[in-house]
Amino acid sequence: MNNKEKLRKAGLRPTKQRMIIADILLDGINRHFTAENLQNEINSSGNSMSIATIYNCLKKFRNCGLIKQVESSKDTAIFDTNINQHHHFLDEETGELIDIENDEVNLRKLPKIPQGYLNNGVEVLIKIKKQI
Amino acid sequence: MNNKEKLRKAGLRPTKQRMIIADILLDGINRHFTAENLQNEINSSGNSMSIATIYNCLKKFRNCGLIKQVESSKDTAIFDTNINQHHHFLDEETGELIDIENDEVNLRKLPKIPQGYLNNGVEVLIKIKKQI
DNA sequence: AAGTAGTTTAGAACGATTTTAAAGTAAATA
DNA sequence: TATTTACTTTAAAATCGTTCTAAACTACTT
Ligand SMILES: [Mn+2]
Ligand SMILES: [Mn+2]
Ligand SMILES: [Zn+2]
Ligand SMILES: [Zn+2]
Repeated sequence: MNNKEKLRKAGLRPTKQRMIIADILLDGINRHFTAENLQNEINSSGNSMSIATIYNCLKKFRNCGLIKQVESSKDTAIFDTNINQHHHFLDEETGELIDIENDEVNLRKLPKIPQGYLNNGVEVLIKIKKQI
Repeated sequence: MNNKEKLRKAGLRPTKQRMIIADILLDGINRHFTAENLQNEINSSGNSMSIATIYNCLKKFRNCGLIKQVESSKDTAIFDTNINQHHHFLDEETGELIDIENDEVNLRKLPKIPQGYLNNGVEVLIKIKKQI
């Protein structure tokens, strides 16, 4: 499926700007990035785009499930092109995130989901620090 | 150990402002809160404090290990008085966090820590959503 | 008591993100 | 195809959480 079809299937009009972003993000390579990182990639590809449009698109893409947003205590939002359920190593010093594929983690015991709620995904974060 | 001793032990001068915050946060009750939540509690207790001081104190308390900061994709920092290693349920709709004690989770399999790094803590996040 | 280093504060500044509102474009309709 | 409609993009302004500044204040040391 090409990017135009992916956007249509997600219910998004394939505008010029969304296609530029899809060409960068939906190339099958997993990456973690900020809005500013993406703007730099857009510029490097010979295009340009308003930062408002970049935020608009990221929100739409995320709400459609084309990308994810990472849980992070940094003050800049971090997005993730790996939309499979997976986990992360986090170097808190640098903010670097490394993917852990889902089958590399196995839970022996999980707590009972609170009354009235459904399990909507488990994420494991392994904080790491550089050896001294 | 009283709060003045706790602050001294953490290497912090027990100022009037830090004691007010310690009296609220270090009462043994686990809670998740924002800087604004804390300011409201300070006001409710008949005191008042500059928001700059609240941020200063939260940063000091966190860096001394008296409180933790939660990994969250919300744009407001969330702090946690539960400083034990533990896990969370997260209702992404509302942002509500519920503690999961460490012994309620058991990992059968963990990935190899990347070369040159040390494991610095494992956090499990279970996203939940209201049943319809 | 005097000196010093650390702390608090109001207000300014900052940086990330969102809003505004006008112009532009994609899709639907005629 | 031409027209209409709803959606999208944009620059600029606004917003919001947080940090910085610099002057006044306070805790601790000598
Ligand atoms: Mn965050
Ligand atoms: Mn912010
Ligand atoms: Zn990832
Ligand atoms: Zn907690």
